[in-house]
Amino acid sequence: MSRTEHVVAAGVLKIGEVAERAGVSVRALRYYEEQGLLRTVRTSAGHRLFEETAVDRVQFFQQLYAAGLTSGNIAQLLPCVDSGHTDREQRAMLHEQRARLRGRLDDVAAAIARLDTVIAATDTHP
Amino acid sequence: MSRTEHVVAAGVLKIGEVAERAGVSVRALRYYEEQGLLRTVRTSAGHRLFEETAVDRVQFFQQLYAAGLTSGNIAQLLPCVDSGHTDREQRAMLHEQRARLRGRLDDVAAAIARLDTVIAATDTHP
DNA sequence: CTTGACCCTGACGCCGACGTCAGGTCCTAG
DNA sequence: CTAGGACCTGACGTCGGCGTCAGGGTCAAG
Repeated sequence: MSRTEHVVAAGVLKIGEVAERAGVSVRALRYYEEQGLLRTVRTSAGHRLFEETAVDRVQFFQQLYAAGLTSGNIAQLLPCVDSGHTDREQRAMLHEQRARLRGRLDDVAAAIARLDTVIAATDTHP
Repeated sequence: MSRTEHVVAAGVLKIGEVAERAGVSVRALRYYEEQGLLRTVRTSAGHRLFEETAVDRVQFFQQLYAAGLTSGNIAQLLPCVDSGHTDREQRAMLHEQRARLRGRLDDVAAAIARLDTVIAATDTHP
């Protein structure tokens, strides 16, 4: 049994596998751990082991990074996501982050509008 | 006459005035010039003189920066904005930039949606 | 036993948009 | 004449999210 390449244990992944499945670099994963975004367990040899859920988690990070959040921001959000419950301070923070994202959304929309006027003006004057 | 603090000439501004009106730092303006985003004329003493239109231009830059464009991107856009006409290559570039911004818009919207689910889940479980 | 694929820990490099400090010039007011 | 404010040119510092290199373990296959 255990024919799937070097299975350490069920539902447990080595860093290279997580990287491949999540589509990020090994370096990035080490960085995320360093920033407190991913927890790992170590083998006796010091190799990191991740839970399978890490893959989805990492893709979640990618979305937030792409939206302009920092590791620090994400680190603040995670306890809320994980525990499913929040204190007053955390809720305030969540709403603040949301507001910041709304601001970014408006910025991007405004920029698109500006671009569109340029495009419209120039497309008609070849 | 000429009671308005040190007027050099009509429609011409010194760097500090542009900074104040546009709400950016003097350093930022020098940087924009360095990147080819702003043209200036020099007094005999080497001081920069800007046209009044620089103020609006700088605020335009701020919008684009806020939307995630780089100085290089803006430098590419400017000739189109200024001349009001474009060649095929420039038009392709404009459409590409627009597509990139659309991507960002979607990213931010997705992130907001994720946040909202977290907020919804946690607001109901105090 | 050796090879090769992975894994590890530092630690330095990079890019972009400025901040900041040093050292000097210019100009106007008192 | 002097003081102060605004301007100038380098040039180095910063922060974030990794890339990348150096030097070295681990481990299953041949």
